[in-house]
Amino acid sequence: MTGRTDARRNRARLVEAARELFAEVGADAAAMNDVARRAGVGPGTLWRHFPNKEALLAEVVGQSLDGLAELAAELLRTEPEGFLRRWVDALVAHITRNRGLAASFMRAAEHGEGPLGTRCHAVELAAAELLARAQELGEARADLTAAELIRLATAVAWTSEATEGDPVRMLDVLFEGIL
Amino acid sequence: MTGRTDARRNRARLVEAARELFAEVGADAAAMNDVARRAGVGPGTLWRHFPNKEALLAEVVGQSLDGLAELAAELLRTEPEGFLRRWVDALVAHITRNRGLAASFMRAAEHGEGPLGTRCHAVELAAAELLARAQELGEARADLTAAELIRLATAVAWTSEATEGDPVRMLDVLFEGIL
DNA sequence: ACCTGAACACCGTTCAAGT
DNA sequence: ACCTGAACACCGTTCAAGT
Repeated sequence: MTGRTDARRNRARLVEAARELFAEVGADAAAMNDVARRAGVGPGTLWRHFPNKEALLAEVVGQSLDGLAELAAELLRTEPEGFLRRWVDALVAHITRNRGLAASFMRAAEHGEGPLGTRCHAVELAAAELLARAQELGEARADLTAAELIRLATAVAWTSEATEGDPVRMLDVLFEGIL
Repeated sequence: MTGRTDARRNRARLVEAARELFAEVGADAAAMNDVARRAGVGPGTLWRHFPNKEALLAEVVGQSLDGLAELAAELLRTEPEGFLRRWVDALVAHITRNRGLAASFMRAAEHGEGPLGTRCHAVELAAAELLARAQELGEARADLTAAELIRLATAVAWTSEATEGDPVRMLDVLFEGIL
């Protein structure tokens, strides 16, 4: 948090450039050097700020990923039923928004490592709370795990990367099994 | 089918080398040049025989993919119930066997193009037959499509690429919804 | 006809040189 | 401290030269 203005400005520029490029061509297809060029810095600067692509991705999707945890708390308060489906819809929508995120998210959620890993952990905790409540109400099968729920939701999100179709139908089928 | 011995031998060597390398490091991580080197030929020879990686992949997984169609017919004859789940298990097992196949399979099954595409079409026809019979028996929800079934099965198979866990639980949850 | 392998373009990643 | 950008390794892909 030292090196004043230019470092901070470069970092912000990099995240912004990454967000744009990821949105345009997908997180997997985006070249790191292109991110740097778009941000107007050298490749070295990019690597200094973010040691790998996942770190950059984590920064780009970070806030909205945190938003999922907040959404869970809110749904528990306001939505007496159907909150689990609502939340999974939101999760899938979020993953789908960044093409190429599904694979990284799955890896991070599974191993829990890396900068995305810690964010995923928060998401999983939120899922666990929702799931527990849903199971109390009989709205979800009792043997389902939060990790499994996220795995399945991520898989469905991945589906629509190749499919171009909306994942609603997939989720319908999935939830008939979950409840 | 002209150019005699060496061409045929090279082709066979390439497929064999690809099968080995795909099994070792995954179809996505395997470098085309490495396949050529392992086969003892130049890169150009590889590209002459297979215009892209998908063509090579199609050749490697071809027979077992065709085997799925045969299995469907056999299950319809011998297995009075539970044949749909049996077949989907086999499909998932097959995709899981080659790490990196899931993504290619999904693309091919969706768009129907390329050398994998035609194989996938045969698989989908087999799935449609099984599904129709299962729906008659009330073992599958009536609004489910063969394409959707394959999409879901492929998604589950993809799950276990990152997870290292077996996909049985995922399929259990899925089928509770399907039936 | 078919094969070879050098060559090009591209991308991830590093690092010596600058300020 | 931080940035720059040349440089290296690697991989997909092509193609002129060979047989």
